[in-house]
Amino acid sequence: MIASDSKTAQAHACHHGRPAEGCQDCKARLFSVCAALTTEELEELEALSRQMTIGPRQALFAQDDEAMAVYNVTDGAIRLSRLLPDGRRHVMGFALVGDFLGLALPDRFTVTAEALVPTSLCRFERTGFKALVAGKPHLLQRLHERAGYELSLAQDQMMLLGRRTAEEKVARFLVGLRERYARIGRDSVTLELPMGRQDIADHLGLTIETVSRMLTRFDRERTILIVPGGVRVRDEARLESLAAG
Amino acid sequence: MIASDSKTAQAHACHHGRPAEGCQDCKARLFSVCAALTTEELEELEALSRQMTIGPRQALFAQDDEAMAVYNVTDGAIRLSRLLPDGRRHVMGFALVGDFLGLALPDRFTVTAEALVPTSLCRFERTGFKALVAGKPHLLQRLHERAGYELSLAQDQMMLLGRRTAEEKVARFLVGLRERYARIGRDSVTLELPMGRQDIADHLGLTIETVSRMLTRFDRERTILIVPGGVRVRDEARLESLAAG
DNA sequence: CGGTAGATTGAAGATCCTCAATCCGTGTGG
DNA sequence: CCACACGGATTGAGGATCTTCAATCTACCG
Repeated sequence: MIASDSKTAQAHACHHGRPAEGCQDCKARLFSVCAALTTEELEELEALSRQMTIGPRQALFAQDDEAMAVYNVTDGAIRLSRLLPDGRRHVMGFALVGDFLGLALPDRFTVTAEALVPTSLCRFERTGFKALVAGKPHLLQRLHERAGYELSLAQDQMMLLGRRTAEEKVARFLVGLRERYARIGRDSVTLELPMGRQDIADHLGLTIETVSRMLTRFDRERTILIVPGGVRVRDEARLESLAAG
Repeated sequence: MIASDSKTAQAHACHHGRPAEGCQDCKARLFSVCAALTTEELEELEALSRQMTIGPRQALFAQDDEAMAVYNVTDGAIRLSRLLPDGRRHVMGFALVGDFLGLALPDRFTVTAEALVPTSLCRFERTGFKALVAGKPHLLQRLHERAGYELSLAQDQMMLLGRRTAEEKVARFLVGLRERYARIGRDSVTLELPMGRQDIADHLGLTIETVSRMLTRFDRERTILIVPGGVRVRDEARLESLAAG
């Protein structure tokens, strides 16, 4: 399923040196953990960072890889997935602008991260980042808070996977994406879906056919409109009631 | 489903003052975040702690409650659950000796915590604990690491919920419990099940009937033996192969 | 001994999955 | 420019798994 060119991306796509515009103008500035930093601290962080870009289907890192760096997504979309020994896959989530990868500063990554579209990231070499954090308790505090939020999101997802019907799952997925897009200032009416149906299925614990059927059902009932590359929300209230709580 | 006496437990069960034996002899000492502390730090922490005990079906705190304290389980078992607006429940997990509740130091709890059996805890008033942590970066670091581990466990659980069959779910639940019991030095052959079948079902995204059927199947196939209050593992290898990866 | 809560068992049914065919959009080559 | 191939998405039919509903069993406790 994973394309042959999806080896872990090396720094070849990386512009060594500061990004042209720096953190101040970063698209992710306001949504990421960076938002908690003072201008001064931001400069320290910036000194550590390297901009990089990877193409669709390229892997940023793989499950069980030694974590050499942590990342902040500044543009694009990343799929976070896990593989079961027997080949079954589960998509843990999708990282968008402002999302931090390797938040928990683990020794090894617990998921595989692959770009769905051309994606820009801010890369922090792990040891340097850890050193910086060690000297800035309130940055660590911020990371920890964020981890707590992630944990709560993970709980939402468990609830979704364990106790919801296919219809609710797909509706909730769309509502959730709509909310995220709204927060990062993207069009939240015509939702771009950078991931494929199989990715959505693997995220929701469904099959591709069921996802497809639910989407066509929503489309037929005029709740959404399926458009190339995404969906347009036609009846937000109805979609939210389908998502049920 | 929740008993009427399951209001949030107040400090009435709490022995105000230091525990008789102190942290040094604490049953959870070696398994909890406390393991990372020096004797000196442990004393500081101890000064902040209050021992308390709650009975079965008593709630320690409820979802969306303001988090006034964090807890370390020193004995017993706690059920962590979430309720959907329509009444569906999901059990996020079970806390045993050494497990920390409120790890992420959230403002409000994201789950409801209820004792399954008489349970002892070490209670830390939240503001005091936060202040202590703020002055001890490596304790915060330790908490953060632990949060990362929790996140990884949550991912395991998502995989379980989304991509596994009923048989695998129940088998994996037993294997996981066995491993946890082994780590905290409890009998890992005859597994005590302090939670009811409904709790297990709500944890695995199944119905009580399916859980019951799987257990009886394992029993008939001589993989386990159902005993009052728990199960005895008869064929560990087989159970692990049923849990599949 | 009867009452209750939890657990088990059975039968019937719904949801979702599997398998297979078809469709659609895009890119390629004749 | 059209034919074709390809990958992804959709649709349909049939089937498996798990749920639902209901009855029964068991253990515990007054």
